[in-house]
Amino acid sequence: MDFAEHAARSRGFDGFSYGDMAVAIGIRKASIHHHFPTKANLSEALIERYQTNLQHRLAEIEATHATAGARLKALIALYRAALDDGRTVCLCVAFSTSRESLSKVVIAKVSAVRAMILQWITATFELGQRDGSISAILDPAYEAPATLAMLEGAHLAARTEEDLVAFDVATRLLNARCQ
Amino acid sequence: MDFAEHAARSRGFDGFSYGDMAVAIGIRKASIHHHFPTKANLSEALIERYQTNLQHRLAEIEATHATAGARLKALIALYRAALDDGRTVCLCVAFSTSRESLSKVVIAKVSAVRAMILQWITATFELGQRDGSISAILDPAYEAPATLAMLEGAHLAARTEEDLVAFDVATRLLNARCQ
DNA sequence: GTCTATAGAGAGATAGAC
DNA sequence: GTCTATCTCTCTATAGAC
Repeated sequence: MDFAEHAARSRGFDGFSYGDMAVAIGIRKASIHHHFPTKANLSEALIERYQTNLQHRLAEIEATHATAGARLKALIALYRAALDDGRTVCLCVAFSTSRESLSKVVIAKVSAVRAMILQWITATFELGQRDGSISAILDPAYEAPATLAMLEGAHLAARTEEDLVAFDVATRLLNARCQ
Repeated sequence: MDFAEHAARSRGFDGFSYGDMAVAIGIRKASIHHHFPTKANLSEALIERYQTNLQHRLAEIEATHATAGARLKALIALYRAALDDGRTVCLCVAFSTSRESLSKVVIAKVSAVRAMILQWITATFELGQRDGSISAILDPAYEAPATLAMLEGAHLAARTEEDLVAFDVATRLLNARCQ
């Protein structure tokens, strides 16, 4: 699953095959089909594991950072780290483009993951209004989707240029708003 | 090429085949190979046409809108219209995810298109500083990559949810900054 | 759980007739 | 420019032995 996730995030869900996985892991294609009978099964397992991981990461940020500004900075760092030097984007972005070859269940899961992140960012901006650690907050309900869009767009920019600098310049102003 | 562009933007460059094109157009695969011998040729033709079109669109916006705020609003509308009700993203985004199956020439072209847009947005923010039609401008050099990231991220959001509303909420604050 | 072997579909691409 | 026909390759998936 580690390889599958990395491959999906690097080349899209259609961009890797059971054959690629078999070579990478060192077993045969048929053996992988034993664990994930169809690629649809694999896609479900991937997005579910991704959601669980992300939940833990977000909770971890809340536990280790008290102010909204510090939390938002940590979220930006989380997305930056997910880039793997510009070789991968986040699974939501990868699955968005592979939309046509994914089941409705998986599409709904991607949507749910997005909603979870949006809720977390919204709550962070609401906290920022109270603790004053994020500057120039207008409406948290609109700051959140704008922020997520910017993070995912910055991912794409870094992927296109295969350079983390593209991510950094795109998120610079957002970062500067956080104390 | 119209079909190929739409398909690439909807399903990724690997998400459609010469067979799909043949069915859509009503001729045979071999006939398409006559015009575009390899899929690499097709990808180059697509990105080149895209760049030319975009150049004209941006020039058109400049010609019909005097203030920076009006121009930025028009750019947001341009990206919104490119969504086709959430079924397609822009070609740069689509090609970013299909990165591994594209030639270096095409990757460089995508990069060039991005640079062109970035320059245009930067110039627009610089004008905004002078004419005061965009509020809360910090550094135009960083506003531009942040804006492009937000627009492309908003595209992804709308594509994921297959709903234009996702684009609208993500770009709402940016829109509100334009007079 | 892993293997060999293979089915069946579809991909990109080419040769050569018209 | 378009066609039929075909090549070669890779894909997902399955059957059945070990």
